[in-house]
Amino acid sequence: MGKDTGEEKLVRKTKIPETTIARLSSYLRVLDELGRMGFDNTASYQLAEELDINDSQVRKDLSLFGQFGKPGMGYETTKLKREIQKILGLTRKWKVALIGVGNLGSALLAYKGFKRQGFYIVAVFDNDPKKIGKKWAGIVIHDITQLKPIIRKERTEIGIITVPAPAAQEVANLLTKAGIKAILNFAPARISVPKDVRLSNVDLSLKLENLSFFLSRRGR
Amino acid sequence: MGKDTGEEKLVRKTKIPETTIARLSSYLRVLDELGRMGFDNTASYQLAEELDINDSQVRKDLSLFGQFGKPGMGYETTKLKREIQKILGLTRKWKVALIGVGNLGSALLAYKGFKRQGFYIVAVFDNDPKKIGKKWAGIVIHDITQLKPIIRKERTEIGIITVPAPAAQEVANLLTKAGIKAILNFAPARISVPKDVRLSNVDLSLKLENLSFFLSRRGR
DNA sequence: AAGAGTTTGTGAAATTTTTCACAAAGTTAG
DNA sequence: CTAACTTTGTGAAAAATTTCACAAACTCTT
Repeated sequence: MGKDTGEEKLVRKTKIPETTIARLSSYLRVLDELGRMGFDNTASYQLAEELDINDSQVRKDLSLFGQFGKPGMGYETTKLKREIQKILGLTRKWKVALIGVGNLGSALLAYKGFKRQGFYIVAVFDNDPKKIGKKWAGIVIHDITQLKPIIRKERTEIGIITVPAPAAQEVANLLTKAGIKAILNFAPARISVPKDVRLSNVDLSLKLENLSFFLSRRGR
Repeated sequence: MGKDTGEEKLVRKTKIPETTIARLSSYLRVLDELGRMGFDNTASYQLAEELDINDSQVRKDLSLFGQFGKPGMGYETTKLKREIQKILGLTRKWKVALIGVGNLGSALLAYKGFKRQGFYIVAVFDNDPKKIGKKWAGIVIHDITQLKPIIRKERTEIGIITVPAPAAQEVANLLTKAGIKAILNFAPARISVPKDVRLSNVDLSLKLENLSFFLSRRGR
């Protein structure tokens, strides 16, 4: 298959494109669906068709991590799903802290999808005395001043910021001081973190603006 | 400046990369901030630094749409902001419908950021009799069966789907039948739409999975 | 008004990402 | 077992995107 250069395949040696990581998540969604539909096997062209991409893109993405298919047969859905989960680090539980129990924070707390992928919100914080001590989705809302000790004790690894924009940087500082190494920021504010901390921003308006761009140039 | 080939510059002729569109939104955020901080002028290197990208990337992005700067001076923040808004189609109001007033739907209804960018949620729908007729964030929740007439009457152009996954495709069908040309889907389900309808998916878990990927291979 | 100093806009080069195309490896039918 | 199919995995080609590098254009100082 292909050319055998006689060299040892060095998995994980090459740099992985960000786009590949995003697509791996998408493959997972499709595999889930195919699994539910009773497919035991699938093929690159099937995954590709579902996601409206090229089938060799699928194979190339996977080839960056190993060989998971059988020529002539394709992939076992269950096995491939498991392999992708391994790649993405989803075979373990991740403990997540959420800061800011406003509308969006509450919605994310109630969101089932996180737990399904192994992300458990184990600590919740706010600075509003009216909220502190209350329970939401089964979790007590703690005082933001207790962030560091609680996060340390719970060994929380990921922080989700859902506070108003002006408070976002301050919360990010608290999180990094508490030893958090990955932050997902929903606040419409750009924040900076030490370079050993991975920051990911979710800008809810961004996709709407993208739609706006395409709507306003339709038929041009 | 550069070479003058004597040819007419054909703005909007070339294909615009998706990544450029996303960055334009980011430039807007930075310009907002710089404006608030009292900067009347800025330069490509300043915008680039804020976003951790290359400064020629900024200039190249903008050059796809025209010439907005002055050599030696940079860009007027207000003017550039306005130009980018024009490019993205944000100088007008967009009427938006939201379907599904659950946790996430409610959060998005209350989210201020949309209105700030010109996206007005003018129609809200649900299928729960307990919710229909109630008001949320000042807007009456309509019966989903009334979607088409109301959307037609209000001349709504964008639809936001925040219903549970199993209902997403059905809602998308209703929207397209009502003439909607752009859909933002928050439901964790892949849906299909006619090709003249622009579909954008927001997968809330996706970014967490990306963080997971990087966390689990730290120091590898 | 001339010279020093900036910063744009943009071809061209470099890099990255996607797609092509096909040998190898497997399956299935007879 | 063999022949006809199918699909993987992957070099190589193609395409897309980013970065470089610099002439041109503008400002500011003296």
